[in-house]
Amino acid sequence: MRDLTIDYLLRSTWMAVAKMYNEEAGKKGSTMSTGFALLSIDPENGTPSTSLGPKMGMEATSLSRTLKTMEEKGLITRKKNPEDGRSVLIGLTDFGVEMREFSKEVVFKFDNAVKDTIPSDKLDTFIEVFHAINDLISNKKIYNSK
Amino acid sequence: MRDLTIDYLLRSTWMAVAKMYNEEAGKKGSTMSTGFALLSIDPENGTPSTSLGPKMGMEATSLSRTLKTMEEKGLITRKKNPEDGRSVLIGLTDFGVEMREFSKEVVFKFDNAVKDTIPSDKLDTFIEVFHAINDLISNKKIYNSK
DNA sequence: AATTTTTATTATGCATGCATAATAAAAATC
DNA sequence: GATTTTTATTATGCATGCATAATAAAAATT
Repeated sequence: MRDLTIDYLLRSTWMAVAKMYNEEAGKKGSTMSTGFALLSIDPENGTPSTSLGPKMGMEATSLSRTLKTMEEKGLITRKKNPEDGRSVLIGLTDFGVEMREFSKEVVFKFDNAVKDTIPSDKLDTFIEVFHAINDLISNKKIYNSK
Repeated sequence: MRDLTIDYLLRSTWMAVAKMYNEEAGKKGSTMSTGFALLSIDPENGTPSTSLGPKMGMEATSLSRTLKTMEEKGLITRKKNPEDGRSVLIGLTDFGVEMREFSKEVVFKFDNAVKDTIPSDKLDTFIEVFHAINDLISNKKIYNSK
């Protein structure tokens, strides 16, 4: 049956988490993706634009629209690197730092709830299997190459 | 660190699977979401429109646009229930049945790859933890209710 | 029977991930 | 030094999940 496959578990569970996170973020006029981006920006030294996507486990280009919105909302600043006119350093504003703290709370409340509920040996296995699945995908042996 | 949280594992892994699935579906001019919808439609008797979303672990209304596209592409038919003018039965066309088989292959190739790679006791734990996390989310004790 | 409520469904605006294309600047090559 | 290639980034079209609103038909209530 459909609901006994691994992809179904991954997808439906992730969507449930995403919905919950978006509800929480919405209480402060934000979104889950914005919160995740905030968490990936170094509050001290900033973070190069291009490294944000990969840090979040996604494509490098996928954030451009979100970053634009975040700048308009006053969460981040963009500074050109004077030594390399191509690269842009994303930094947090004070408001960005504040919202980052909120995102951290949302994430850690969920994370702690999980870690308080699941025995640590099971959690270790859970994490281990995730890594094995990611390896499987990276190795690309699942489908015909063409 | 960000990449040590459960949400990060869920999200990044799911996104990697989704990307892979979309690449596969793209080879036949389809998409992952269309494939998932096809898999949730009973090829014999059809499936009521509203039960599709929940079957896929998502909101009931979230599929309307995808179903419209699927009808335009000749994958599905929509029949009004003569006994209840509100409900619509989604059925598969021959082309829909054919594409459903393809989706099944894509899903099972991944599923089998995972199940061939991970020892079954670990996989059992993996699945068990997923269910525990879903319960946690359903019980809504993680965030303040307001 | 007329009105209200509920249920099933579709429509639409927003956010966002990806693919691809467009820019622009640095690096490499000629 | 001029040209080509590579690298960093932004822009844009498509697909899609959600929230909300709009329809429409059945069921419940008056």
